[in-house]
Amino acid sequence: MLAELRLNGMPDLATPLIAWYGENARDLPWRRPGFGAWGVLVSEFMLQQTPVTRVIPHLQAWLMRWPTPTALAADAPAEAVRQWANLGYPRRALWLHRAAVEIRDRHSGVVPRDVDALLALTGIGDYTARAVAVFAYGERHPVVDTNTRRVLSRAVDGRSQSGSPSRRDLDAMTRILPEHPADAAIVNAAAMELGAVVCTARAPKCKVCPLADQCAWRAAGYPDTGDGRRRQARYEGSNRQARGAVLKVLRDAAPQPVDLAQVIADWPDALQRDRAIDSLIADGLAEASGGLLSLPGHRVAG
DNA sequence: GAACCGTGGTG
DNA sequence: TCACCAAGGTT
Repeated sequence: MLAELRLNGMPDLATPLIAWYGENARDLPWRRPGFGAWGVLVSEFMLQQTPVTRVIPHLQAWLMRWPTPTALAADAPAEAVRQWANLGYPRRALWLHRAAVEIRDRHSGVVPRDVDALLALTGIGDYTARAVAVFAYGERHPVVDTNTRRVLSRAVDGRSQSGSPSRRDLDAMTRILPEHPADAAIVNAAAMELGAVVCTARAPKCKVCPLADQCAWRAAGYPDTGDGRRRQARYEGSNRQARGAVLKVLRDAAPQPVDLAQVIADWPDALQRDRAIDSLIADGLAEASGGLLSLPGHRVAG
């Protein structure tokens, strides 16, 4: 197989990745044997755009409270949003709750192992579906996150950054996966891990990189292909900030609703405040009734 | 494909 | 200080 890869002009990335991962993999909760598909799924939801160090304590608390999808599905969405606390992007909490309901209703309470079935769940996209299938069930698929895309862009394509996610990324990853599913899973995890701790966006640690010898980007003298991502919108004064402030009030008061007029009443921009509340209601993250605002599914007294 | 969606750590 | 960044997904 190695000869075949070289004939195609592809260096063997799998072998050094597996060796490096064996020595350097972090001991993360969801990598423990027997962590379970539900635990893996919850961890993947939480890890969507939230750093590992912030996720770990929340993950433990979540699984302690809701050890199964059915347990979560039996609770109100409001409780999911409240338990989510300050992890950010609270719609993920809502989506995770919806996914739990779907798992209960469509899959008898068992997290599906089929990628298409996973993709059909709320809040699960290309990355998460494959991550669950591969890391929880040992299926053989390419798992491509932003770390992996950066690693492949550099090592294979010689670019400092990757463009937007595409089918090509999955194909590129497939090309370096070993045949055996267990090995393929390790390569998937190793590529992500390498991107997370060595081949980082800002200051890559090429001195300790197991792929340095074969890295096209390094060989080309680290060109800055900077087809970079769009600048993240300013947070201060943003709608996101306003929404976050509203939701924090609701979380802190829950299960009690809050007088609508008192929700971030001192917000500098009253129009923005109103729009934030309306958009949260539209998103299903809040409910208004009788002049009171609450998290979704917390019945308003009276 | 671009815009949008939270929050906190960091160089 | 502040812009960047973080195991994405949906619209």
